[in-house]
Amino acid sequence: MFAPRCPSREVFAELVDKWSMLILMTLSSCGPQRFSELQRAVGGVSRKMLTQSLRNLERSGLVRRTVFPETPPRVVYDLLPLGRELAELVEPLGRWTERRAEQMMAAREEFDAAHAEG
Amino acid sequence: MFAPRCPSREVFAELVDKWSMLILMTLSSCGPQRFSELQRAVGGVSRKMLTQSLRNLERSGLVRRTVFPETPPRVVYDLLPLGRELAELVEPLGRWTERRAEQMMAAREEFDAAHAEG
DNA sequence: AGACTTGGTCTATATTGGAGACCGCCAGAC
DNA sequence: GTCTGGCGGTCTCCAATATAGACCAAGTCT
Repeated sequence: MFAPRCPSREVFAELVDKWSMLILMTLSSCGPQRFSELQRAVGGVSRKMLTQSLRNLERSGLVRRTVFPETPPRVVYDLLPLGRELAELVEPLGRWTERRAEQMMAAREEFDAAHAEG
Repeated sequence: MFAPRCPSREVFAELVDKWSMLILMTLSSCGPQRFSELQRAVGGVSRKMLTQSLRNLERSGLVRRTVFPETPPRVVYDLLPLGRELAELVEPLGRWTERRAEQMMAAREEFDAAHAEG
C-alpha cells in the first residue's frame, strides 16, 4: 500500500475520502437509503460527488444500487457484506474524531498563535 | 460530523486523506522518522504534499516536529499521544484494504464488464 | 396547462494536486 | 577558491478535481 502503483494503494486512495466514508457511516447506522435521503444525511455533498462516490463504492462491491422503475424514480442504496466490514472500521474513526475534535481545534489555535509572531 | 460547517466535520475532512493516513501508519510502525525517510516510505508523495500533510498533523496536535540545528539540517517527526490514538484506528483500515484489495479489484472488473455493453 | 418530484447529467468556475526549479547552509573534493 | 552534493523545505506553473448551479425526462397532482 506504500507503493504508488500497487492495487491496494489505488483502492485505498479511493476509499479514504470524506464523502465515501460519510456515506458508509450513514448506510451503516441508518440502513438502506435512497439517493435524496443520503444527500440530506451527508450535509454539504453535491449531487455530482454523491453520484460519483456511490458509483465507486458500487463498482468496488461495497454497496448495492437498486432501481425501482416508478415515477418519480426511486433508487435505494445499501451495504453489501464487504461494505459492512469497512463501515465497521470507519465508524470508530468517526466517533474518535467527534470525541477529539475540540481538543484538535484547541491545538490548532495554539499552533496558529505560536506561529503568528513571524 | 454530518453537518457541513461543524468543527468535527472540518477536522474529519482533513484527517481523512490519503497522505495523512499513510504518514500516520508509517510513523506508527517505523517510529520517529525524518522528512526524507518519510518521503521514501510513503511512495509517490511529493515534498509539497508531505510538508503540507505534516504541518496539518502538527497543527492539530497529532505529530511533533523536532529540528536539530545541524548541517545538513535534520528534522524528525514523531507521534504525539493523540496521533498514536488515531494511528491505532487507521492501521486496521490499512490492513483491511490490503486484505480485500484483490476482491475489490475483481468486483471492479466485473462491474466494468457489465457496464461496457452500453 | 403548469408546477412539482426524483435521480441524475452537463457546464463553468474555483480549488487542489503534482512536477520540477530554486534556496541557504555547510562539508568535502578538486 | 570554486564546485558539487545533501537536507528540508518553498515557489511557480499547469493539469486534474471539486463545487455550484442549470438542465432533463417522465409522470403525478392541482
